[in-house]
Amino acid sequence: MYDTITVSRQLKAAGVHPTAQRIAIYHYLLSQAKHPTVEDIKAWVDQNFPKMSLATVYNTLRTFVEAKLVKELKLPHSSKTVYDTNVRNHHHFFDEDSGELIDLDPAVVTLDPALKRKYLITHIHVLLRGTQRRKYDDHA
Amino acid sequence: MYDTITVSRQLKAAGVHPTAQRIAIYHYLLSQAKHPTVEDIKAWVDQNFPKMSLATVYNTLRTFVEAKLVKELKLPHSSKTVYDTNVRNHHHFFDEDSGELIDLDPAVVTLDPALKRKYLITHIHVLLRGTQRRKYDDHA
DNA sequence: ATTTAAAATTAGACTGATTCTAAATATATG
DNA sequence: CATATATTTAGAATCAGTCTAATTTTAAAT
Repeated sequence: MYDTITVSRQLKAAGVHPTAQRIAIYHYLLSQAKHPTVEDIKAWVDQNFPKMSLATVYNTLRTFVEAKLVKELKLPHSSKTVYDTNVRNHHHFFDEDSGELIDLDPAVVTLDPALKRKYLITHIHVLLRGTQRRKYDDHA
Repeated sequence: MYDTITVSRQLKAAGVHPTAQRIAIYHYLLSQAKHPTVEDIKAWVDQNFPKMSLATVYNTLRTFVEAKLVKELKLPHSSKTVYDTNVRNHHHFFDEDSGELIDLDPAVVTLDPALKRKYLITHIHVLLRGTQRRKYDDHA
């Protein structure tokens, strides 16, 4: 689904020179990673790329963020920044059991219209935390 | 309004031994500070307390958080943790002009009821960012 | 193809916020 | 008062992330 040529083309389309390092990282982000930290990315890279500096991982992610290929998420559930290939507007749910981060549609949150009269809102950050319900859970 | 005796009593009521350092910091938090960082607190302390270690500021804040006297806020608008004496449930608006953080009533945010069927939500973090409208601003 | 310029990568030093350590001091209890 | 316990302290250590300056790669122009 994501061969090198395709990934390379997507990088070019975003104005990012497709170097071997960038192709590798973007390929990983698109195909395997779900909200990885730099640590996660570096660990994958160390297993799947001849040799890459940690600085390159950081540089590459910054480049991707600037090119709007990924979103950088600094969420209060962790001290580590995570990256998201879902660049559309959305929110997150942090599953306290699994540690997993789940994307939520922005429509699940509604703001009081009175707020818009008082504030000009440019960003809405929402993180919900909790656990996922199993079937037949009581949800009073 | 917040004399030493009162502050001291409040600390005791929360199960926190009222040492001079703790009284000073809690007094500052209650009376002058609005969403201060550790840096802000240390700066005030350096002006208003004979001598206090930075470690004590951190220790004291941890103690207060554990005693639920203050909330610790790690918001994505800054790399610095801020502290809030408003321990009720609430959200925040970050004013990008002034850098000010404004408390919002939790009622300004409504979650889709379908979410509650899928998730058991224990925490709701909301940070809005933008600017404050002046009177007569168009708010289409 | 070769030179030259620009961009990307690199290792390792550095920073800033926070935590840890272990000693010193203060407080509470028997 | 003696002694245990809690608190404070200075400074070292940690951790995520950034910066620096040198090297390597890539692109552009002869």
